[in-house]
Amino acid sequence: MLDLKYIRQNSALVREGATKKHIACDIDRILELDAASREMGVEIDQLRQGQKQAGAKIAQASPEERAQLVADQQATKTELKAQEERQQQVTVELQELLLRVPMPPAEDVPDGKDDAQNAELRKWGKPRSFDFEARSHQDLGEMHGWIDVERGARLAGSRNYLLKGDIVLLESAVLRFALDQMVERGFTPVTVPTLVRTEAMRGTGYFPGGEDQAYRCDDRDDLWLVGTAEVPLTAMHAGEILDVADLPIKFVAQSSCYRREAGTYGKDTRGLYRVHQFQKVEQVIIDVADEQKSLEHHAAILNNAEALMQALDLPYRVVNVCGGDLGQGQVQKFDIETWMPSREGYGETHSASRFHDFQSRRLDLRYRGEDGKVAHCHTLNNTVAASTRMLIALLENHQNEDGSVNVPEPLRPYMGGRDLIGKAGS
RNA sequence: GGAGAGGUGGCAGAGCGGCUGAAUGCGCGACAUUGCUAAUGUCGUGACCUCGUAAGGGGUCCGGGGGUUCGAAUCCCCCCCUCUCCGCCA
Repeated sequence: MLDLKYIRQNSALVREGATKKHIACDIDRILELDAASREMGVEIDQLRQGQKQAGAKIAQASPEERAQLVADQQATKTELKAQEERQQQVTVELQELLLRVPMPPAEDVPDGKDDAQNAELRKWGKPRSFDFEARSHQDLGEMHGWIDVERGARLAGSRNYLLKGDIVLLESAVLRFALDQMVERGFTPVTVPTLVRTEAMRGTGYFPGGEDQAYRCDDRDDLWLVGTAEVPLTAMHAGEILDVADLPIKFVAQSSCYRREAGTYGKDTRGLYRVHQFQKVEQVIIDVADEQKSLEHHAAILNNAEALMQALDLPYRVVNVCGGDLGQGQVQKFDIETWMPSREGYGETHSASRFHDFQSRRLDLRYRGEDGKVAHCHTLNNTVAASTRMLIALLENHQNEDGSVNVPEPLRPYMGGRDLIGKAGS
């Protein structure tokens, strides 16, 4: 959510930002409603002032005077009520529109409509050229009985799966390695609820708009399954005024993630690339509202993920996501795309975003600065490791001709020292 | 799920229709005093909206939302949360 004052003073900029993001929003209507609401506010304040003063008089009046004074107040009461109702209507519409105004993107966000226009920033590692027929992760999975999509679907419908055997240990190893790496880098590990209130979804910017992509409990509870631990991590301090001495807050959490993937029928149907449930280690930073610090954190959380990929010897590239591919609240986003031989291309594995105060305004997440002033925080987040896509990359990039898979060195301590899985007869 | 108690400022905790944005204590800040620290004293110490160039003015907020009333932190209703007991349960 943007500050109404900011929109008032920078309407052109906000309009341009929306255009660059290819998101429609009615700034004119917002300004119109804002002006109307403030005008009514002044009148209402005056009415209330009168009412309060009259009230004080009534309290001290003699019984005979009192009846007359009370009668006089009836008119004020009625008028006030009518005015408040009118303002209420305006406010409701205004809030609804405000929730949909996008955060203007950073200047160096490339123009573009969709991910085809994302700009590659750099590449790391070389896609391996196989001197044998490389297998896809689903073929490897089937070969070793590691991935069971059929029974996954039987249990829970399409895009569900079971993992079985050594791949489970590999999954667990990569997640734990990711978590340990982040703790080493100063992040506090957190276990979070994966069912959250609508408020948390709205506060982090997923709603309104993303309802179709989230699983909802039935109407006995106002709860949604999160698509990422970003939601509980970012929202956990909602409504608080943090002490600047406690900032920056750096959290890392491993959680299950749930995505409905509505509207993706026929897309990435094979294998583990697009599934309804996976495990993810996620990093979140909450800090003061300072552009420079935000930029530094953004670089840092991106680096955290790159370091992990390098340690696992997985070739990747980093892209600067274009305006049309940015979410409503993101100022800027860098994706890491990892080489996946079966796709003969790079597939998204990480997404590092910074939001300025977009989320913190919705969440009412603030801090008291050195000067005693209260301001909304800046928030950022990035993937560290998403289980299924990491497994795709690990299996496909590190496979051998016989279908066995090399375990990258950093994961071996988490796998009882094993350096290979899927060796025939082992 | 059933029964009861309760949610007030950074924290603790009064208030239970008008004099209360809120006593008191702690914490925090400034100043004073004592050689430093400690201690003591005095003053100050919430957020938000709005009008105003400013000084300053007005308004809102006592878990959230409705209602009663000339007037609500205080009375009524709904929801959320916490605690105690019972039930169920990994």
